[in-house]
Amino acid sequence: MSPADRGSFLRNHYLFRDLATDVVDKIEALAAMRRLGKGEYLFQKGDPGDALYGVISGRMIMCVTGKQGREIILNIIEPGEVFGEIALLDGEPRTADARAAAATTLFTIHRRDFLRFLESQPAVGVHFLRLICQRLRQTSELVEDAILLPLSARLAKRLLAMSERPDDADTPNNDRHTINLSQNELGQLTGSSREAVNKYLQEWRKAGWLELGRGRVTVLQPEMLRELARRED
Amino acid sequence: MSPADRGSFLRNHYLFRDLATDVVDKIEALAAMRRLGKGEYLFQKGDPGDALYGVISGRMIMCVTGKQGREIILNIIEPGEVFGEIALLDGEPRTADARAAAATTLFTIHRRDFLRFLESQPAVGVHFLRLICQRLRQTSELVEDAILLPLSARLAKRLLAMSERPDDADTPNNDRHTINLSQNELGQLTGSSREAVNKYLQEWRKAGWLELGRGRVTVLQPEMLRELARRED
DNA sequence: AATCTTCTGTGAAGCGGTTCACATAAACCG
DNA sequence: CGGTTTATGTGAACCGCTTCACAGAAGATT
Repeated sequence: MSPADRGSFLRNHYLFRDLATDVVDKIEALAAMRRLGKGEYLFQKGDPGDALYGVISGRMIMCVTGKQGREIILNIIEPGEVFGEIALLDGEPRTADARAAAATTLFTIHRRDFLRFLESQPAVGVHFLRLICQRLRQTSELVEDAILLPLSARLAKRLLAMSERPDDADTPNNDRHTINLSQNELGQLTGSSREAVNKYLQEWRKAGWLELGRGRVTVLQPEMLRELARRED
Repeated sequence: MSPADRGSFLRNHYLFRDLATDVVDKIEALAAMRRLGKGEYLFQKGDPGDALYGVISGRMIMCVTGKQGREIILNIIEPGEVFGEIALLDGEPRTADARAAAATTLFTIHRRDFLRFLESQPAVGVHFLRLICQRLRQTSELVEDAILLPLSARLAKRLLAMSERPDDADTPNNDRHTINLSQNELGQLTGSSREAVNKYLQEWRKAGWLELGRGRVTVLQPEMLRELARRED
């Protein structure tokens, strides 16, 4: 997606698409573009938070790193999604790191600009309130899952969720059920080790529910995974 | 606290105390009182959410129950705190159960009334936005801790946080560092078993950092626990 | 083509925590 | 007051997952 498509990106984004065209144009005027190379950090946990970001192309990883260097992935932000909205609203420090998983293009809206804009457009505030509530529900579910579900269920659930996402614009593979993540990343995403993830992936591959490749998992039988994701132990 | 104190409760609550007196009076007119007996459920996960609650006296437990009946405590709401604010704002189903840990008095504000009120008082909306952001930060930390920290650190952290809370009005014990929870509840609060919790409590008691009683833990040396809470493994 | 790096596959050993089992003590209640 | 319930203390067996170790394969670099 080229920078010229910025306007259409904003218009198609669910946060903005219900708004009048002239309002979107005003937001667009506030938004700046930014490019990141693969592996580049946009911000780190504890940094002062003063902007909202949206992924236009590429992919961002939200993660936290433990003191022994162990990293867990909290969320993967795909094109069309936004992140950094908590700090935008309350101005407190970032709660996680943001790193580009690939070459990524972002749009940026700064806190000061945004808050000023909000005053004149209360309807946008309602959208954001919903966004935050949704995030809170999502994060609460993450807590539950981390404590109640065994690794097999957590992994199955994550694979299902990701296989059902719409494809990236720049992903050549048209198969909607293919997930482009390494087993290491799947481990970080489920709060476990690569080896443990591999064990289940192998098991499920042998059962014919998955297909595996280097940095790639293809879900063949989502129903079987759905069954596993329900199991508590 | 008697129902006659309702007004002063609202005025002293951090959500409302910055507001003009006449605004608080209007909110008070919307609020109804409700009493729950010990163990009584106010709502359960999945129930339609259409009200905000505030604890006036007593204590509420927010929890979720796994399919095998295993229960985890997500949060304990003390007097002066509110809960149910996500459903209030987005109208979606409850994400957790709410149960009275003791005889409890609540104030209730219904969604419809509250939203109508919000339109005339945008300043209150800002307060709520902050509240939600704070909850989101708190929940994100919970995810991190559940995945990165061993039980000893999670337990130490919880004990510290609870020992530093201001006392309930109806708790006779004046010692600010005493926590009135059973070891079973501490297990649910840390996503572990009573036995595992007991193991650490004994260890720390023998070291002189704690004092234990039936349904009670007293923190004697918070600094030592703080040290443990930092450790990742 | 040769080398280097990253990712995958797999087994062995170990550990943190669960589950089960049972003993004891404290609070509760008729 | 005696009997019942509820909370604590503790050990043994077990298990899911981690860590370590190493081998092979697939891309990336030269």
